[in-house]
Amino acid sequence: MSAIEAQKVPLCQSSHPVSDEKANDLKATALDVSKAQRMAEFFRLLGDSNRLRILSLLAQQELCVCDLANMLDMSESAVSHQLRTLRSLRLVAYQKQGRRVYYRLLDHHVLDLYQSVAQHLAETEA
Amino acid sequence: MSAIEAQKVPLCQSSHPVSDEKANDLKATALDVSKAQRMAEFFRLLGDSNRLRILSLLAQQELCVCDLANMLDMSESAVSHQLRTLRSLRLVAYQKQGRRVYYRLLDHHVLDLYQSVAQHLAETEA
DNA sequence: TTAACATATGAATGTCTGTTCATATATAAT
DNA sequence: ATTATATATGAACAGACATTCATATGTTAA
Repeated sequence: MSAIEAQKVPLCQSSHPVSDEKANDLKATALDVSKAQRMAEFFRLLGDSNRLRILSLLAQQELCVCDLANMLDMSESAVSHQLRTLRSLRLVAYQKQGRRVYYRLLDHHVLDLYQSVAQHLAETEA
Repeated sequence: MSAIEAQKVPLCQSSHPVSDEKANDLKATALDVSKAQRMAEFFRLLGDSNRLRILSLLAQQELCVCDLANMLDMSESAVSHQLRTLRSLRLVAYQKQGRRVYYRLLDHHVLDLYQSVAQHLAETEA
């Protein structure tokens, strides 16, 4: 018996529809913890309305911090903090120009995600 | 002058590359606040590694709470709380069978989202 | 050089959130 | 009936997080 087989999942009950073997198969093909954490980190980043609005503006054109702040009715500090977060996950890039810093969208999967979620919302509502 | 024009965005400075007019155009086509909030709510839901792992198991087959708890090394209470959250956004559905409650994936956009994010991670790493 | 401006950032604060614990409900088994 | 099991849920607690405030850095204008 292999080491993997030995470490069986203690399922609810003996007469349970999901057998130990099946359970191990499922666990094997499921998302492992570390990958789940990285994916969650990414989704969490998108789980804030102000960050989404920042991204939606940057999807249209490069903008500096104060423009974003003004258009979004946020303080420049708050925008800067959020941009830092977006930078950390390589979703945006920036380019200094004088004392202004222009941010732009770096990743294009974000737009795919937009569409999927927009579609989901359209389908589950009213 | 229309009401919309009158409500101009106070931009950084007069000599700024983004004009008031352009700023209003951008604001008009950008994500509005309430839509951003609904989208954020959805993404936030996916921004937890345990919820992602639950969804990844349910993507493969219908499972009851205790199976999920065992396979994920989570308490049944924690799983139940998370399923409640997933239910609230109509991402999963359930079916009672005796004292067990079997949950299944209800939404298929989630799988698209998976792929987009997995691809993003693959591209931005190493 | 001063003053004003654009951005960044650390600390503090209030809020949100995920888990645990205790408990409730409902179903199956004895 | 009583006991064990499966799930649900409210309260409480700890950790995470977004904003504000104060401040620092660097850049342009006067």
